[in-house]
Amino acid sequence: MAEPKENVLMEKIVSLCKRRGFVFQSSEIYGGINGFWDYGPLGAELKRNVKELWWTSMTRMRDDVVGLEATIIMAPQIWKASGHVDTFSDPMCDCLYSNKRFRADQIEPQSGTAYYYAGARDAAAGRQVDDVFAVLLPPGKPVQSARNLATQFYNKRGVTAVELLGERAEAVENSTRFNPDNGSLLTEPRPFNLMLQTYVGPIQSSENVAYLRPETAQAIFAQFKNVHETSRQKVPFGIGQVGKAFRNEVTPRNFTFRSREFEQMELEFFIKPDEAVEAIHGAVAVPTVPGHPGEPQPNWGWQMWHRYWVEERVRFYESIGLSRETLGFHIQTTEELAHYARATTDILFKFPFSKRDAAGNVVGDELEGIAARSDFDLSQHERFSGKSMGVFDEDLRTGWGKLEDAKKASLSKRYYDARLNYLMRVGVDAAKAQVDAKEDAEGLAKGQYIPHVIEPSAGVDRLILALIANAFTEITDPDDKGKSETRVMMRFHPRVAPIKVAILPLLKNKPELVSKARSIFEALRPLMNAYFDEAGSIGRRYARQDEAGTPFCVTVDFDTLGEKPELLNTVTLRHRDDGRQERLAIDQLIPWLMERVRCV
RNA sequence: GCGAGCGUAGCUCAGCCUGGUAGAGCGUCACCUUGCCAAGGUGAAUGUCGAGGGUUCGAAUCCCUUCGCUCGCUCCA
Repeated sequence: MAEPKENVLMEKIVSLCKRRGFVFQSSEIYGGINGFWDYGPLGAELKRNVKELWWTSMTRMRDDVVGLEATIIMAPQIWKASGHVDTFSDPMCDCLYSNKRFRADQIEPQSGTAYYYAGARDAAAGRQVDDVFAVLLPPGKPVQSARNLATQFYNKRGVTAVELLGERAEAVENSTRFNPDNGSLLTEPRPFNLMLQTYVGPIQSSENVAYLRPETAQAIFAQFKNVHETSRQKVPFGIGQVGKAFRNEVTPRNFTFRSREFEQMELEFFIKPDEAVEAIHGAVAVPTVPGHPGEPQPNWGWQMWHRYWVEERVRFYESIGLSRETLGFHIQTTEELAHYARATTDILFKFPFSKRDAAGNVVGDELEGIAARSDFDLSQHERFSGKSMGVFDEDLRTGWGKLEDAKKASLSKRYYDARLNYLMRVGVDAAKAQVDAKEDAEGLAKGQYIPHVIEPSAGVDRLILALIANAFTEITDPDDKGKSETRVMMRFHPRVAPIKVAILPLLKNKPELVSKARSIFEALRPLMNAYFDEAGSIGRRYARQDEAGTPFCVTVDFDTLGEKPELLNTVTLRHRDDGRQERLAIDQLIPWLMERVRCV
């Protein structure tokens, strides 16, 4: 049930986004385009900050992650290998009577007698429609109920006094052409392709169809070999990427939350298969207590790595102002998981439009999913490209040599089973699958394996929306005349705030104040996004900055110029959230601010 | 794609039923004023009333089509 109050809040947020220049509708002057959004001046800064923070904390601050920037259009075979060509194009049917939509492959087969109608006529009104309609009746049901449904169908098409035309009965066995709920005929199955398509080269033909990537991850898998060989990284290590992705969503909804063009921040973190970890270390460490498992250890298996990345990502959200209380978690059930995934934990944010569960709690909507994807992706690319995606692991070869024969046999068997399971599921012929799985198991004994992967995949635009919703605060207090006024404050964490500091001369008509403030502004602007404002009363300017979410304001007054000699070259530093003021020397300003706004 | 609601200034909205000069508040800009939390004064700009078509002497208003937004259905690797 949609809470009206929450819709109002969402409307206020959307309105503020436009008014202050966070988010605009794309192509607005031409009436807009569904599912596409632009970032205005403040939004662009906010988004840059978020991506910069992710990149810095995920790649530059880590020894074990490197970056990649791949193209949006890639060889179409990539999307065959990844499964997107198949899974993104389910055929759909609509019920002609109720317009309810079905996935063609999920309709229960029905049997009975189908009554077809060629159309309907209203002789008195001189109207006739020739739309074909049909109703499937289970055995024994009178034909009149089919006629009733057909009459209603033609009523909806503007025929009032319905005279049914061309009734024809036909026995039907196990048909999926009819709505199981009401027997109405369905439309022909129509393919739904959720990938945006284009053509590479000037001639538009089926041979040069290409897709705008529906996720950034596949480029990482496709370039895994190159990165591994050139970066001097050894498994476990990760490859991160930030970039645009595109999906032809059926229904873009909830402001920027589900857009057709969006940006992702994805990490593919490659790890050893558990069999290799066990061969090297004797045993695989698994999570035993809740919470962050600490610094990565060589004996971690996929479960520890998965837990580690979930907790790392939560820490990231906390570091930019999204507390654990504003987040939610969803651990995907076995039914929800893709067949190759071992576990997926979604990190949710409680948006104003988020639904409540049966118990009345706000669940939240997905910001990021952390998936343990086994070795599925690299294996698929190995099969489709014919290029080996395996790595050689010196530690594994050494470790394997020291194992007792029984241990070797049991690890080999487990690895063989896992590989066979994968090969069979993707449809490899049983005999060939057994041969290949045996080869893989022999490879393991020589130190070879295809890395497994943990994938933390976050949506930038969703995170921006979460930060905006989280920051949005209405403050109501009485003005001088006692009339209560409501103003908006955006409580962004200083690290993500679009404007870090505003420099304000106390009065505009005193040139010495203005020029002093201007010189402070010029000193700050190369280091951070600073803003200079001399227009209007000081209170009004503070309020303007509150609405933009600027965490700090610096005011230059007569004491700055030495009216009180002991305060020469000091400024007022005003805090957004509580209005607190403190006096700070100008030469302290840069270190003081940098401490608070720097990335990490 | 279906159903319902909505679309008027940068924002929030009135006007539409009952056709007749396009409005208010807030914000923005300029000038004056200004001594730390949306102060005051004066003045100004801003609209093809979402778009296209129709009815009419005349359409923001009535009718049709279309685009966009919101909600529900559907979809969500």
